[in-house]
Amino acid sequence: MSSNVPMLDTVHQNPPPDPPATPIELMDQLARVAAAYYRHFAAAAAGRGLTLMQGKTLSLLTRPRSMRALAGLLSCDASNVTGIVDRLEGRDLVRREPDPADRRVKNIALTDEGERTVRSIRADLMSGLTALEQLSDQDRTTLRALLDRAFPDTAVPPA
Amino acid sequence: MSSNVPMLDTVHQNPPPDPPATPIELMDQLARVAAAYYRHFAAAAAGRGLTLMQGKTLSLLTRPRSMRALAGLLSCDASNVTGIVDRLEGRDLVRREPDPADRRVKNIALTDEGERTVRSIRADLMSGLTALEQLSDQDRTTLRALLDRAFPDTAVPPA
DNA sequence: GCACATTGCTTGACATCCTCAACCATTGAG
DNA sequence: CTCAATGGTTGAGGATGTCAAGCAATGTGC
Repeated sequence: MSSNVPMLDTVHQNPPPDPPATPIELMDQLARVAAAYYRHFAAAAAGRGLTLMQGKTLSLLTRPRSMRALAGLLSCDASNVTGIVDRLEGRDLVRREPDPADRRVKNIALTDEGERTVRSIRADLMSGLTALEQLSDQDRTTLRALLDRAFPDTAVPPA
Repeated sequence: MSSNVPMLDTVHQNPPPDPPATPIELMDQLARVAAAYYRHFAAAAAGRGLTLMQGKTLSLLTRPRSMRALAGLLSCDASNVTGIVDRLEGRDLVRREPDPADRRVKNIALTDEGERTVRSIRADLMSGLTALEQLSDQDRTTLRALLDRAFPDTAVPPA
């Protein structure tokens, strides 16, 4: 993969100037990037016998979350989350816990097995995105800042 | 949406320097960006009574493509594309055409209505991604270059 | 030119995902 | 205390997704 093209220190020092990128071009490029990202993610999840959606759901459980919160993060109907969590619970990757403060609420938490699975998916995902490691610190920092500005509502992740 | 926060000319003039971004942070940010992008796309497609997958499929038909090519671009089984194309054909958004050179092959092309629908989805999508328009030409060009390097296989789209 | 392998697409079976409506238990508002 | 709203689930129905199998067509090798 790694050619002998010299690593750029900063992109603004790139010699032959590219024609300026239009919003439409970036929109289309982001479509391809999103597709490529999910392809890698789906492959990592499939490696553990999980679907893309199951992998996504597990990855969102950085801390216990309610069914409603998961539905919001997954942008789907709450009833859909019931089924997804059923299947993950059946695999002993998550568990439903009652909320002490509100008996309507169920909180979903990873099991130990679920945590191991998430770590494993992330490791596979990272090894499939080697080009991110090949960027310089400067470039990654610039990329993060630009993506933050292009997608302001994704800038601060819920812990 | 548009606050009175002054627009930065270039990110490298950003005063307080950010801590460097790690590959893992970028990986996670790309997950959020991909999710946000698809959320916008799904909303644009739903505005025309289409699912995300139907919208994606139509968007890939910048020129007629075989069922096999679509399956590859959508990263799914060929039999799944049969069903997706059935539903789009039923809406008169695409048509199946035999390939003159190989009678096994069916080429899928947009109808006039399909082309109008794609233009409409793209316009909605663009208007949902206003932050891309608010970046300077310099920033968009930098972002494109960095995404090209982060995802080398998405750099040159099939026409 | 023929036999066999491979390919492209479809069908069928089955699982997962997704929305919508309706329901019940629970909490919030007035 | 009554009514509204919320959280989660169930059920119905449609879309997506994989896998195996089948058929028509093309490719390969002799």
